[in-house]
Amino acid sequence: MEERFDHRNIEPKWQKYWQERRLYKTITDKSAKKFYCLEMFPYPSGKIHMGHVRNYAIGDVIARYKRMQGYNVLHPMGWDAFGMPAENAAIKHGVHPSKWTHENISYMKSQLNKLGLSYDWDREVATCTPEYYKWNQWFFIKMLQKGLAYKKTSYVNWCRSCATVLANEQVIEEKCWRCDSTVVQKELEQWFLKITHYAEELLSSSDELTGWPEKVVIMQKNWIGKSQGLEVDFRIDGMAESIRIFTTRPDTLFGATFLCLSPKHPLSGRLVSDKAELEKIIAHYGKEDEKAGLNTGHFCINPMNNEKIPIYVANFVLMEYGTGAIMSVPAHDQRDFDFAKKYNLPIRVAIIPPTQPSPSRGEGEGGGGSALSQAFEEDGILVDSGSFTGLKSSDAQATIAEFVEGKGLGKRVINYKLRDWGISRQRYWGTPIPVVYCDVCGIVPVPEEDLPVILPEDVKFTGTGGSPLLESESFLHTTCPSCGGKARRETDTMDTFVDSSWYFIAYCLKQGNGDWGFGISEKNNPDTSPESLTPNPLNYWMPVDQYVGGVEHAVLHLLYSRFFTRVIRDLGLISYSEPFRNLLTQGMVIKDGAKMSKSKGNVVDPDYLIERYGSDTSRLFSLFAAPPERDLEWSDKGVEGAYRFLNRIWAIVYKNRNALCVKGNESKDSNELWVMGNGLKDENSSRITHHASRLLRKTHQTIKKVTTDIEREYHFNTAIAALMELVNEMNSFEPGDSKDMQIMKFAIENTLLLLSPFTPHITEELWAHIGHDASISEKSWPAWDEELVREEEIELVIQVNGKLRGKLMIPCDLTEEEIKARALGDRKITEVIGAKKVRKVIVIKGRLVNIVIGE
RNA sequence: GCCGGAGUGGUGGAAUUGGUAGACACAAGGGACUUAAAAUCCCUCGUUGGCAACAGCGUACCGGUUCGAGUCCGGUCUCCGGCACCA
Repeated sequence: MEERFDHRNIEPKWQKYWQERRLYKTITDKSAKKFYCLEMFPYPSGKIHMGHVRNYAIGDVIARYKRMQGYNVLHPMGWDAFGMPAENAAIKHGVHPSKWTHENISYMKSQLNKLGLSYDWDREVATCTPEYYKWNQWFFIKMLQKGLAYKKTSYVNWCRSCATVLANEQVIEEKCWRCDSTVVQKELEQWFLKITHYAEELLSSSDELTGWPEKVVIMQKNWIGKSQGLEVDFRIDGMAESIRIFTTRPDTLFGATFLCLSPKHPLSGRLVSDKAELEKIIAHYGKEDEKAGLNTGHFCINPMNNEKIPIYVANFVLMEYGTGAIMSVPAHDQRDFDFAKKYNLPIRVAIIPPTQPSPSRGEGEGGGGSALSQAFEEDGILVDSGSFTGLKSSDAQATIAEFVEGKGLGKRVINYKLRDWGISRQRYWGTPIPVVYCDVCGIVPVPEEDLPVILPEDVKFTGTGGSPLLESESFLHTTCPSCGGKARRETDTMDTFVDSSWYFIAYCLKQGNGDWGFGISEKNNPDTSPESLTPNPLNYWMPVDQYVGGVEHAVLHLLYSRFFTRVIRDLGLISYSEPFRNLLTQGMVIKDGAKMSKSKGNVVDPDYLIERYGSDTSRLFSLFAAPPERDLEWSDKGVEGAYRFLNRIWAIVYKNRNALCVKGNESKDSNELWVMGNGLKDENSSRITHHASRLLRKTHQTIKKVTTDIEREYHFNTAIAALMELVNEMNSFEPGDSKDMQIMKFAIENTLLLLSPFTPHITEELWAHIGHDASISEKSWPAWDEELVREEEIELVIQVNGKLRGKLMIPCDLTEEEIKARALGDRKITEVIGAKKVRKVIVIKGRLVNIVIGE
């Protein structure tokens, strides 16, 4: 055995050992209890960063821990391999996106292996391979058949710099989520996936996501944005048509003093004669600058009071939400209030606070709103509202809605903020959308048996805009699957979020080289043979038991995945609805108070770290320095501390190597050690020394602490702290006789077992040095003995009037009366009490005594 | 503005059900070993007063409940994250 710990030798050695023995290969075995541990797969950008190290270290500890507990663990890894950086690299450096991507994958895979992550690489998927994206296309066709995929012309978010469309979720403060350039509106024909079909289900079942952080669930709920309201028709004065508006405040209907149309509302074009003015409003559509409006000169009739009110076009009214038209109640909506002030429109109060006395008739008549400095948006009592005057807001909402419905003037509706998912991208490096355009037959889906539609490799990357697929003659021209005539392929590709919406399912199906074992193809019913020895892998492995990743995907990827899982369920392929049972969102890795980034120059290179300190140290530090869900402040000094800790363990084993590695000197099981430990209770017994019994107890306490800390939402930092305490205890223990050494060995073995999920290499090495043949990762997780966890003596804290006044060592089996007597008998305490009267004594067994005294 | 979350030593962080605030680590200071340094080991380490035993103060701030509050309740401030004209 080497005297010094040398990670450079040890880590590659054990990585090779695991690989050669295929220790982490997983098979679908119905008799075993399963655990699916998944970390978000990376985009192969070139190199991994510290965020990956942290993410994958967390996942790996969980996977290794569950494996030791006897679970059949699925722990796969793959590549989110389509995307724009590959294409940008092609434009900039002339490398084909495919080559660039595969080279990055190969390098990053070697990095992940250097971290000692226990993946089953036989299940590796890369989304840019035809074997993978074939199924993107298959899902698309299925959705097309079910009416869940459709094409429509609409205004879309367009990024000039990326020359492509962005989904709403990819626009952050009017900027592109990737390149940060300003997003403009452009009218285009686009493919959409009908996620709104599942809006209600995604919302209502989000309450069942009890294993998710609450904030993620709330973010999704807000994103779906359900609201109940009323649609009401306002007849246009002098025309046959009416305008349908949507409101969540029917109680304020009598306060409407004008009506606003979205500039994109079909009627806007007809009611406005000055098209140039309308264009000006459209230019400010949806922008967060000042409100801009345009008087159409037309009027409509408020059906509640038959009042004539003007119709405006307003830039802030969204066509995508509700009906694209609103009634404006400036007295009770701040936006309408601002608009009314700007354009000098009347303000009429229809609701007053319950505490305010009713205005006299005279005041009410005039509208009473001119005195307002801002809108009163809360609920209250209705005034000037015809027969509804005097009602409370909450009652009036229902009553007025019934009235409107009864008169046939409108209906109650539920609206969602969630929009359908636009998936068309005018880009090359993505999944081709499998449809063709035929002059005779129109839009024709590519037949399932012709999938995949292969992305052609012979294209040029000029970067001058437009999809390279438009230039590929061989790809573009095809025949119509329906009539056999000439046809043209769709040249748009899919949003890469489609790829990641079901990759967790792909892992379950893939079992090795090219073999997908794809039970979900065509007519294959998933549960035809429930007793079969090879169960449907989807129903066995799914859902994911633990998903680990960054919170930045709270509404994007995580919502799309929930949507896709439901689509796949409704295709009859699986029987559950939620893909991820438990979700852990890990915090960012920050340095000098900021997220690591090249521009800030505060990045830590994982390659350097692994070379210098090794992967065990890197993993240990990133797990020790903060609990997983919190941001992790990087500290070079802290890494050295973790390294020192591993060296200390090494030194302990080295120091005791001769005594420890003697074969046949296997450590006693806990029963036998319990007997030894018990012997100590008898004061005359010298079976084991006081020191040894303390170490034995500490070992059992540590097994318990580490286990419960991991179970308690993966509090690795405190679990590691407990192991450090145990190592400190071992350090101060000098084994004398063979009994001492047995206990020392027991402590060391358990330390290594408990530490092995965190730092798998050094624990394998030391495990071998103390005389074991098999891999430590195949051992069972240790168990503790509750008898041996318990202390014989405890430190009793004595408080007087809640203030700490003394401490006393007492046997832990004293009765309450005895404890009380000892506390009151303590010399220091009697001094403090003095002549004062003891009013009350509170005894908390095993913890403290509080003596309440008074005059 | 709305919805979340968080404020604890010089620093990262502990304190699991209301019961010893500061585990564990980093940094700092002192010491041992060494010709010297590195490494390692030992000691000190919230703050104020005191040689000391000890005492006072202390978990963003103010108040409340309680024998007892970092933890529960009410209010205030600050920071972070998400959403943001969704009618």
